[in-house]
Amino acid sequence: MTSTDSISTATKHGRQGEATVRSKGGRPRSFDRDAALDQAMHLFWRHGYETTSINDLTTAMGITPPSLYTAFGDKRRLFLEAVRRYAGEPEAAEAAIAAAPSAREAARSLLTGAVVMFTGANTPPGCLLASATASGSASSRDVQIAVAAYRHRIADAFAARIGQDVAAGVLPAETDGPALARLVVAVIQGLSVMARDGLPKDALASVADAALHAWPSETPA
Amino acid sequence: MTSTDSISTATKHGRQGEATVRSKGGRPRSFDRDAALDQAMHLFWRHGYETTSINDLTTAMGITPPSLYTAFGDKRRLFLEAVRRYAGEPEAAEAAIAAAPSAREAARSLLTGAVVMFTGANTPPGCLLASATASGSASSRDVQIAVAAYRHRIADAFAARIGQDVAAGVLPAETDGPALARLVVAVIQGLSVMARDGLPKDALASVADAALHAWPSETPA
DNA sequence: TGGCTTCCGTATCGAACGCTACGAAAGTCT
DNA sequence: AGACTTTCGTAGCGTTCGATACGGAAGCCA
Repeated sequence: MTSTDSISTATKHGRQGEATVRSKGGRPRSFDRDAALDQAMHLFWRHGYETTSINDLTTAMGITPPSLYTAFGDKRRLFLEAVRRYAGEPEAAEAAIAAAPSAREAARSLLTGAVVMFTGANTPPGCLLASATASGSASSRDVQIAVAAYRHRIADAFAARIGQDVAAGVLPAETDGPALARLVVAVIQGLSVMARDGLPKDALASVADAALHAWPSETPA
Repeated sequence: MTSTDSISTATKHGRQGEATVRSKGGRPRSFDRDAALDQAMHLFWRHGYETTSINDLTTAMGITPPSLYTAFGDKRRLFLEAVRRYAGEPEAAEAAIAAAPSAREAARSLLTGAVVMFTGANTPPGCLLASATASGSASSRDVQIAVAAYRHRIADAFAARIGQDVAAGVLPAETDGPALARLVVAVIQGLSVMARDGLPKDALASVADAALHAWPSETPA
């Protein structure tokens, strides 16, 4: 959501299914777990959760089904791990919003960051969080809820940041913080749809710019 | 998108697969084609295109697979017909936008209409056009494109309506019409996501209201 | 009434789904 | 070196996918 570098590297090799398990010898893994997770993330990003098959995944990851299952558990846990890799720790996003110089600046940063991330040349269009579980069967409701929780945390952190600016007199007292926060999140979802529809980056940027005009005027402290 | 009555009735019985075909006798259909299409629409609306199975459909429609295929062709054509039933003829939506008293009024009407439609008590949450094909495998790209075309027509009609108001001096000359039009469509996509996340109607309404603040001030003619 | 046409219900079709049993291979540890 | 642990590749598990073949049933028209 915020960073563009969440695509490349992360921790580095070694087991880490639930929390870096100690191994007592045995044949070492012959593929790069991080690289494989990267491929899985890209597939879920482009084609969604339920509509990406294990066969699609193993082919792109360059491994066989048993390797996938021993390394990642099952499809659901692989997806949730890909989500974490895509969006980073939710606490980091919350901290970034809280640390922004102003709520409006956080909004601008979030929106322009989304425009860049959704139209990357080497990544699928749109947002994984917005599209991968936008619809699905009843059996994947728990996964849909897990992704929705990510959105909620962003919106809540954002509403809190707006509340700070209202309390500080930077934003008008009558500002509807939750509504403004949800508007930003809503526009981001829309930007994802438009990126998937093939609109170019500058078109998305102009939409993000227009959305910022919904912001009330600030009174610098 | 605009009307809320697109849920109940439509033409009425009789064959209409591609264009009301004449029949030369034979056993008449024993189920209500419109009612069955309604059920299919609701299932696609709630669970999406690829993630709704033929078995789900036949069960909800109260018919057997052969009946479904005889009456609707295949899954793809059934879905496209359900989309038409959901959103109505695109020409009607375009005409409604063109006939609005002002572009801003059209935006207000579109947004409030979306809030109502996405939070109906007897319908699935969110928007079929926004969620049913938000992601999918490569084999359903044509369906995704067909739905995207619907969004494009709305946005284009809207941009044209804004252009009218700019030409008439109702909106400032520097107004970015396409961006403003796309912003409305983007917010609608976001409202759909939020409705699916379970947010209540008043929360969505406040977001729609906040979005309207992005609109430049009018100069009534 | 008889012929024709269409639909309905049963019982699948081959393919793809998520997932795993099993034995050989390749490492670490004593 | 030898026991042990873990991964690897092959092959296939049972289920569900979208879509049909087929024969009997039910209507229209002559």
